[in-house]
Amino acid sequence: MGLNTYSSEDKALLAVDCIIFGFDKGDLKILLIKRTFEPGLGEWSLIGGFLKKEENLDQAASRVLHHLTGLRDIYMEQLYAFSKVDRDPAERTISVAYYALIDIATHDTSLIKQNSAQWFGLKDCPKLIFDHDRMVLHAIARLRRKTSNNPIGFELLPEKFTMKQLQNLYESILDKELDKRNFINKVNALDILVKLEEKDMSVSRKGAYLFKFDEEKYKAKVEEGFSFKL
Amino acid sequence: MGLNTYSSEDKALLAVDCIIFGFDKGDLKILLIKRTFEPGLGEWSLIGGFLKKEENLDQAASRVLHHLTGLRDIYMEQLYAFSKVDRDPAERTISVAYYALIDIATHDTSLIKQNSAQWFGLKDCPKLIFDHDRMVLHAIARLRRKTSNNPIGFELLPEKFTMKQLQNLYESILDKELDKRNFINKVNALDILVKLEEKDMSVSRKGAYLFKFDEEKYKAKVEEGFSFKL
DNA sequence: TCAAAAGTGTTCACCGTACACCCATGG
DNA sequence: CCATGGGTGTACGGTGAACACTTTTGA
Repeated sequence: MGLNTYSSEDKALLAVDCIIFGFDKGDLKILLIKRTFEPGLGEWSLIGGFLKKEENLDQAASRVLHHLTGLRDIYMEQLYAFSKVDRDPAERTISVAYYALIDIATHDTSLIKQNSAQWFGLKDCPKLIFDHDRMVLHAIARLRRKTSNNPIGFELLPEKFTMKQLQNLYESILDKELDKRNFINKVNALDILVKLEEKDMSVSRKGAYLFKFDEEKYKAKVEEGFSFKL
Repeated sequence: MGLNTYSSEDKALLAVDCIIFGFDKGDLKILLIKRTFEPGLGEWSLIGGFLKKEENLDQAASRVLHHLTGLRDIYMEQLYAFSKVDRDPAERTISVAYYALIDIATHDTSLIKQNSAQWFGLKDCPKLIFDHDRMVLHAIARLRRKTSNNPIGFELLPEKFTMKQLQNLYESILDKELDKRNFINKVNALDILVKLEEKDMSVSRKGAYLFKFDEEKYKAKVEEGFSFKL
């Protein structure tokens, strides 16, 4: 409205940076880019961008993610605002970190190449610019907590998945091995998956049944006080 | 460094708003001020301020809190960044909300009056300006989660407190009644309180033993894998 | 002696965890 | 027929929840 009520206050640049998680071949990964601009040219960093006048932070994060992966309507959540005065050496910038969960199979590989981006296993990450390493640590901690209490892990899997894949996913998120029988018993007790007729024949001779997450059923159960816990 | 690397990007105002929790006479309360300036003159709001060039967000939040209460070294935690485009009608402002826990007995009452601030029970809060009601809801949810998994509830109590006070605190945070015996058994099992010789004689004829939180013991136990849970 | 709060243990149901064998199939 | 991964059930200990009576003391 241009009232300039706050005209004497300092302004700052606002950025969003995204920790993009994917799950591939039993490993949890994040997507990084090699910067093609200063500051930090040639170094690895999270993908990010600046907040524009006409959008909110969620929209900025979605835009940035869409730009790199071609994906929309992705699970994203705001993590934390990083504001150390000299965190960006070029100019005072506050960055709000977001994390996103994507099914690694569905994203646009060519876009990634174009942006000189690359997937890294959590243990093979290069050092990142600025405070991006801290952001990643925050994101992992949040991911652990969230996937334990909410059925968001499925966002990292294809629509149809085997129990083994689901277990591997949780094992790599939590970074510990789980007992197969206990895991399956727990998942079955939740009663929010649909077992399909179809089998995944790509791994074993016997084949493994595929499952789908039943979102409707989950929502209905939540209404009745159910709470997810894995 | 004035490189102006990002010169074409939009800048915005950055505010911090604080949800200040206190605990008094068995009730969880928050501190609100009646605004003496536009926009929103005469309405109730959280306390807040703008981020300055030379400070980070944590520092800004501490400054704002100190200004209103005279207190320093208070437990504070960043909550969430609120960024709806028109959330402040005067000018584009992104606000990062913080919550703080204070021992209501130790703050400076005169400062509060000077600032036309006032404590409100959670259920007696007036409607707040902008998106401050949402911030409060976020803060309560976070407080519930945090106090259940971390020994931060003690920040809301005097250094010495009775079991009854502690139970009342948790009851008002969680908004549900707890069983006295189970609560005390649980607390004792944690083994992180020191029972003092001293009694609080102000409530009953018999008097109730006072306890202190033993931070050293707690930290030592955490080192050994202990995790707080109430 | 009585009113009012303080203090104290036990039982039971359920959940998390440890643990090992048979099945189905393609080669 | 055999190697490989898929699929299944039970027993035990520990934790969380329900529950009631005695103690202390000042008025």
